[in-house]
Amino acid sequence: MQDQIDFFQQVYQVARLVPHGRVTSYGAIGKYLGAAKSARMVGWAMNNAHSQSTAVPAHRVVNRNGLLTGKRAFENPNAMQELLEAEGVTIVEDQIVSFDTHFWDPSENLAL
DNA sequence: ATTTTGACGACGT
DNA sequence: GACGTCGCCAAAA
Repeated sequence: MQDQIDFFQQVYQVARLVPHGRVTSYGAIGKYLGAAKSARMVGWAMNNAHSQSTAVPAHRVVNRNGLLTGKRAFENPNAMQELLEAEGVTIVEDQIVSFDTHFWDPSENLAL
């Protein structure tokens, strides 16, 4: 079933690499994996993240807008914002404040 | 098997 | 800059 690492698995891996207090976007992850146009798959992977053995910090992954679009996928939609705020990220109306400041690009930090 | 939807993003109008 | 459409790929109906 998984002789090779699935695309989804790669997404989970990158998500876990997101530093504490930082956030990234689906497109950034997808682009890092060479699937910039498949940002949706990154999101779908996150939705499937619950199936993973290891927990995935999906709350650190938001859309390009810095909006917590995926909060509904959590057991408690409010949990996503709580987690981010707990890490030092300010959120107003489901949107990250100073998103650019908290943004973490895998391509820059992990280097391609 | 076909259609619709979806945690997105880029481009066109 | 707001709004509309297309692209991308996978899963559910």
